Order: sequence, then C-alpha cells, then structure tokens
Amino acid sequence: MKDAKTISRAVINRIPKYYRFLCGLQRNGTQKISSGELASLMGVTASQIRQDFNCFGGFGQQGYGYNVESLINEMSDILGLGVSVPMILIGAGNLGRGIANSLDFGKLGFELTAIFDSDRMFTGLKVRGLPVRCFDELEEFCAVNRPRAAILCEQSGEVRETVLKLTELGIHTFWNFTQYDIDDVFPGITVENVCLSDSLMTLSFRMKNG
Amino acid sequence: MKDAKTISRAVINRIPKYYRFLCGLQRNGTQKISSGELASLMGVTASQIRQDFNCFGGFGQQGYGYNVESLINEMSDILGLGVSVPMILIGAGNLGRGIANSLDFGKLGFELTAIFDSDRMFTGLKVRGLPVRCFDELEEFCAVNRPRAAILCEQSGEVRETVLKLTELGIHTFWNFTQYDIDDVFPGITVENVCLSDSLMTLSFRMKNG
DNA sequence: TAGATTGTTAATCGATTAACAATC
DNA sequence: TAGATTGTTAATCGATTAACAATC
Repeated sequence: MKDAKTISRAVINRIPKYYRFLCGLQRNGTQKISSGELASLMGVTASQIRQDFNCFGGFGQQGYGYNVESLINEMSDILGLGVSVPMILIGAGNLGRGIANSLDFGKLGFELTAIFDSDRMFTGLKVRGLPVRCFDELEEFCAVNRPRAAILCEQSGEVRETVLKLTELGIHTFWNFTQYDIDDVFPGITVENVCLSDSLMTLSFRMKNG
Repeated sequence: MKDAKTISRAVINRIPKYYRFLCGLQRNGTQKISSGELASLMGVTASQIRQDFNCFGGFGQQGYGYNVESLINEMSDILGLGVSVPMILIGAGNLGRGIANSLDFGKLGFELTAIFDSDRMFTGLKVRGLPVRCFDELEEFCAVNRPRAAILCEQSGEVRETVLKLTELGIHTFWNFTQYDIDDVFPGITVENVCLSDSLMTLSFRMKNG
C-alpha cells in the first residue's frame, strides 16, 4: 500500500462509491466480481478501478477477480469506518437537525455526541435524543468528552471564530456546511466543505445551458 | 463566449465560488479587483481565474482589472440565477425538510412549489408554508403547474422508478440526495448527485490517514 | 508614454485510459 | 495447459500553470 498521504484526492473521492456498490453486490449475494463487471455496473473504466484499488494494495487474484466480502472489509479499513470518532454538531437550525437526523453516523466512522447552538431559543430541544446545549457549555463538554470532529451548520458569519475556538479545544476535523470556505485557513486541520448552494447553482447552469 | 456545452465540469464547479466571493466583495464596497487580488483572496492562481473567466467572454479591462458589479451580473447570467424554475421536493423526511427550510431557492434560480411524500404520515404537514402532498396528487399537480426540476430526498430504494415517473411528467433536472446514483440512467436528464454519506466517508479517510 | 493587467498561447503537470506481461 | 483477469507500465488526454504579447 502506498502512503495514504500520496493518494490523490480524485481517488479518495471515489472510494466511498466503490464501497457503496460493493455493499449492494453483497446484499444481492454476489461473492466475486471482476474489474470489468464492476466497471460496467458503475459506469467507469476497468482500468480506473484496477489503478484505484492498487493504490491500497493488491486485493485481487489474477484470472479470478476480486472477492466482494474481502474488498468491502479492505475499503472499510481504508475509510476508517470501524473507528468511531466522537463528533459534535454546531448549529441546530433546519439544516443541522436534518443532517443529524438523517445519517447513520455509526456506519460512517463517527458518533454524534452533542449538539450546540448559540441561539438560546434552541437550548434544551431534543434532536435525535440529544439535548441542544448553549455555547457556554462547549468548553467543559470538550474537556470532559474530547470530541475530535465537528459538523458546522451555523447560519451566522462567525464561522472562522468558531473554528478557531474548536481548534483550541482539540477539534481538528470539520464537516463544513456553512457559506464560508475554511480550507487551509488554519494549518493542520482537515476540512470537507459541502456548499449546498454552490451545488444547486451548478445544477442551474447545467440545466439552463445544457 | 464559448459554447456552454464545451465548458469543462471543473470550470463550472468553480463559478459559484467566484460568485460567492464577488458578492462578499461587493458587500464590503469593493468596486474593482484584479485577477491577482482575487486569486490570493480565494487561494487559487490568477492564471486559473483569467482562464475560467475567458470561457465566458472578456469581462476585464487590460491594465485595470475587473469591475466587481458587472462581474457579478455576468456570473448571475451564466448561472441562470435570474430565471426562476419551478421545483418540487420528493421526500419530506428529516433531510428533505432541512433542505427545504434552509436554502433561499429564489436567489439560486429556482422556486420550491410543492412537496410530496409517499408516506401518508406526512400528508398535510406544512413545510416552509407548503403542505406535504401524497403521491396520488403528483400527476395532476405536474400537469397543472409544470415543475421542471426535482429535489430527491427519498429514503426508499424506489429512486429509479420515481425518476422515470417524473421524467414522463416533464421533469428532467434532478438534485439527488438519495443513496442511489442516477447519472446517465436516463438519457437527456441533468443530475447533480450529492451523496452526504460519501462526503463524510472521505472526511473519515482524510482524518484517519492524514 | 509608462505601468499595470488582461487575454491567450505554450509548457507543465496530473489523471485517465490502453496495453500487456505476470500469474492464478 | 489454456483462459481469464490482475497488477503495472506506457500512452493519451485534459486541466492547470507560466509566460508574454496586446492593450487599456
């Protein structure tokens, strides 16, 4: 296996899709698959699949193909899905509640352990069984429970301040749904920006120009 | 301006980000900006900005730079934000409600006109002022109101059937939040897949291997 | 005119695809 | 052994960056 740091973003972004399709195959009872079969199923090239898989090691058997179950296990290990990282949600508005309630964090390598909102209107509201906490509790909660990742769903423009604060409290991984890009703002943090309005604007472009 | 169909996906995906930063500059009262200044603000290269802008036409003035307001207007036109396309939401679960309530569709080139859910438990519930309708009403609603785009937030695996049905009812543009990729499944449709669990898995990988 | 900055061509870089030897 | 399919190298393709002439 290559050093994980050298694997390109393009490859990494494809791994979850492989994982998803392989899980679907397993549910159908498929036990082996060749790169060619998987390629036509997923609408990609067999070359790309073999190149991608070989970033992580030789999972296949020449003349035979890939064993679905062991491939799933490898992918799960690569993605770190078996390691449960405590994660908090910042922002209990519509989008925050929607995300908290709609994902199976346990299957994705995380555990949602707390929800915070600066607006006291939300304090005490139960979201997915967790009480919404006010910001005053943040420091103590982090000291005691040591969350290591945060979902950012704030509406306000205080995102940079929030990230700085959370970084000081030991959180260095951010799943960012706010309007504000935080790539590379602070060295050493890991960020995934999901800008839904950008996504909808590209759809608008493609619909109206396609 | 190049033919829109020849513009690469990489460029299209960057346009909303330019638009977002330019709107921020305008709010600060900035009237002109050079590709170099914008580049350092956004953390990209000036070359890339000039290449991207020139896919759509020469917006700048040599020796001066770009006028922020006219650039915003051009971007808005390119993205089609001024044209309001009627859009419906399929699936009024947690994620569907979160998305319906958290976006300003009017500013993004769409108008949310109806919400449908196959589960009658939701029927009549008001989401963002719109009543959730049952699937029986879908055909008549489309015949009368002619929506042209749909947000897919179903939990079930019936997504392909839903897309086929909507296609027959005149909807060819899909913003897809389900687990099921629908690229190229039906010819002539425009799809933007947003797989949140894929996004979280890539974050898991990068956190745990970075 | 001199300085600045664009628009555009050329060079580089990286990612994808094709080809094929290795091998099960 | 013969057939199939991987792992991996080489070729192609596309996207990004650098360079610079055009021009405001």
